[in-house]
Amino acid sequence: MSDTRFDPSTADGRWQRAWGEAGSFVADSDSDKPKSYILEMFPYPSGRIHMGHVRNYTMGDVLARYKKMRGHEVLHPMGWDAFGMPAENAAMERGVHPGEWTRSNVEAMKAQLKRIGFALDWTREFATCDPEYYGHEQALFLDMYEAGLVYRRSSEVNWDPVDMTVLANEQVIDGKGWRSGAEVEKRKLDQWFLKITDFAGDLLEGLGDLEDWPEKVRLMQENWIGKSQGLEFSFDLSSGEQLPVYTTRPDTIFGASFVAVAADHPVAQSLAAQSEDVRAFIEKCKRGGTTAAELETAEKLGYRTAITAKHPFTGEPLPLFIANFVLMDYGTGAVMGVPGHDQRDFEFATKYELPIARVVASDPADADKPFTGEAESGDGMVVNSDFLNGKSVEEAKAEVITRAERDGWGEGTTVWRLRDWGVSRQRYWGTPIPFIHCDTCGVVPVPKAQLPVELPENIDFAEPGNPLDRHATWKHTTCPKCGGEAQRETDTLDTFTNSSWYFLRFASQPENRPFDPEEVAKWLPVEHYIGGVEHAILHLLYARFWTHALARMGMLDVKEPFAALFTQGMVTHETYALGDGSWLSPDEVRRDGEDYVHIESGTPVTTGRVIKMSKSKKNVVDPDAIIERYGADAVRWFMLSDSPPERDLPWSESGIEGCWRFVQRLWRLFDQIEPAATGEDKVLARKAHQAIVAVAEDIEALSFNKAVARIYELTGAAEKAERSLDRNFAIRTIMHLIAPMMPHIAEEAHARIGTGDLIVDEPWPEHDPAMLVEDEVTIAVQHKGKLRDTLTAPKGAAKDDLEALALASEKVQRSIDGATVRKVIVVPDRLVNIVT
RNA sequence: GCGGGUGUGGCGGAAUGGUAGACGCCGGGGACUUAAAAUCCCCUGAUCCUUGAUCGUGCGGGUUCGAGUCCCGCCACCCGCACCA
Repeated sequence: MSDTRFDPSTADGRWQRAWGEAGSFVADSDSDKPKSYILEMFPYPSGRIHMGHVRNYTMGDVLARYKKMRGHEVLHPMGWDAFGMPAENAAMERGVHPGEWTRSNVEAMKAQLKRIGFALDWTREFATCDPEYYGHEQALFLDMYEAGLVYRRSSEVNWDPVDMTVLANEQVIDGKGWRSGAEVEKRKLDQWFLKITDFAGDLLEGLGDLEDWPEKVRLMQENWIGKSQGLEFSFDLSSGEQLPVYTTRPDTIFGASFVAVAADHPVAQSLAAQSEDVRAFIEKCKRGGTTAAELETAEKLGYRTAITAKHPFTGEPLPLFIANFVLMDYGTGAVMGVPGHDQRDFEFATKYELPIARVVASDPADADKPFTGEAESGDGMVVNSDFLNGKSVEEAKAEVITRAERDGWGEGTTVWRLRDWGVSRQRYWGTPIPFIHCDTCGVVPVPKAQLPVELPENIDFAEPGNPLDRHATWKHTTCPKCGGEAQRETDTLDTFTNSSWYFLRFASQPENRPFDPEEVAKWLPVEHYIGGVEHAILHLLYARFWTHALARMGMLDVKEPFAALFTQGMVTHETYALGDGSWLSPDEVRRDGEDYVHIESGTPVTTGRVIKMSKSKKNVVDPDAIIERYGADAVRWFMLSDSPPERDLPWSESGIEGCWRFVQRLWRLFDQIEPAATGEDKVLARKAHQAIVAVAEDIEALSFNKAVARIYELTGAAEKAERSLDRNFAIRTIMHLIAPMMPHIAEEAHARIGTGDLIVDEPWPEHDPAMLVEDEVTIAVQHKGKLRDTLTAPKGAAKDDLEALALASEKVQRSIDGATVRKVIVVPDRLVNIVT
């Protein structure tokens, strides 16, 4: 070949078209080959691909292409998580229809992905806003309703009175709506719920099998599900009522000195009905903030009622409080207060001068030891507790539960932190909930034959509120049961439902139902699922829930959809700011020696921390501009180099230039294949065989940065070597090893120096096991653990020989300096350590 | 507060208990060139009495012939959850 430079501006597109025409990445579910389903979390079509997407999809792409070379039939699909708020915001701000906005973003982003050369099966592409997709979702929702997993109840929500919509907790900032700035109200609305709590145990247990998930994510989900075991029992109140409470520390029951209920507990509410003071107190509780900082410093507040609660063992009357720190939606909304062994109770008791009794001590002799300003929640022996005295905490827990159950006043229970999933959203751009409200028949499901319930196109965002609700005709329909006048449900489903089953639809796309279980079984579970850790709980828990639920409903055989999960780090960049604190983008600054200056004004720029690329900090680099300049392969290589994939990757101009230089280095090397070359180069051949094995291992372990380093090493060695048959082999090997990572230059080289059609259809190179073994090794010689010399010895040399060689070393003798050799440790093929 | 992670040159990072710093970036020197770009070669942890030696993987101990790696105790930073009874 004569070209001295690899030109991605022509080559990239040529090979992308070639793969497209050959259908190289179309997955065949009828193939006999072993199957690999490689999936990256599908993007929200926000408008443009960012570097985070590029990194995410490059990792998946390397795996997909590698698996294909390894003889697997690979499913590597792409689609669009296309419902959501930004589309409605665009509609409100710019008057574009959300659908139109979304679809044009999809087109733009698809073109961008294609320019990066990802090995995607575009024949399976869909967007969740396609009526075909959300229609099937509606069908699944109805199936779940049939199975008793969907219900409706009234629930408190954040209501923005100006925008007339429900806000997510994240959208409430300092008690105000994030868009309108209006004071957010708490409102009770009828909402649809999915019964995820029915699966709390299954979802927790299932985590145990997910060995290839990051420990961190498993723990986050475990904590989120929040299993706790304890005793639920009822106090007899002096008012004649029963008050159920829940405790995880029944062993401390003799230390209880008060009972407290939440402000919105029925007992508190009924007291409020009679007393102005109680009403005022409850109001005060509700005003308390809920941010972390506020909770940290929040004062414990209590209102002492005239009611007392009878202790189940001692019969003593305990005062009943209404307290701000008791939560209505955990346990029973009421607690027994044991100040000695719970920090909150301790603070509360101190403030309201309640007795603080010790009922657990590290030693029985310390039964009367005073507290040192805080509760002791640790383990120990139970004291001052009648029949429990002398028992361990664990024994005492069991004993109290046994007695409560025997005497019928309480029982051991499991309480979960996990709440049912409220899926109602008062929004337009989502999956319409397929139900009809009939005055006569109540809430009636839409018959499946009438699905999809499609969103109306002609909508109006000029006014705040849900456009579906005020649409002139859309919601008016007839009741499927009685045929009378009825109204459609105008709420739509939370967008997280869309991403809870999309991986099933990628695997199987029948027209008449959501998926075909047999087809799904061919591909699932997903072999590698790659995405950001920000989805560790919500998306990943919901997707597991849907899969478990569909399995329990008999619609699927898989329970866990993702066999292995990988959470990749973010792409970060330095930040630049002017003296007045305003941020500058990387292309507004110029390097001036060690420092940076603002190009326009020439004023010095302060460089800030290396943080995630974000528009607000202006430290964003647009992938398109980089690809335009350096080509897809250099960008892909950068995404894989240096940082381990789970850590953050700092973007740098010099880094991408280094990658570009390497692309050109490879190009020159590929040009050095010498058809007439003869002779061998065993050392280089060995390195090539070793690299074949090592790079494969690194890719399989997702240690792309190490694979990259190996390829650099082999490239360096091949460049320096004399022409030989083995050198030709090494060069062709490099071409194959880089194929999953830099597929364009690999194809271009393959067309010239390879055999066969496309390199994407080539197998991973074979290695010769005999060539992995070195015949000479470097032995380190230590004296008292410190390196003194190195020597070369034949592989597998006898221990005695190595010892003799080591002692013969002049440097070693100088270090020993005549001392008596007491011991010699020989590690074959590695080192000799002489101890004096 | 609870849970988890990370800490190695100027920077990103390598290193089955066995030669710490592979590989990349930055920097320095040189070659080629009228010059520049590109490319190639060499150097690049610190210190010193520089043919060599000493120190060096957040800090302090320990185990070991040998510790970045294992154990104990700290520190710092990052992330998640959090008045969860």
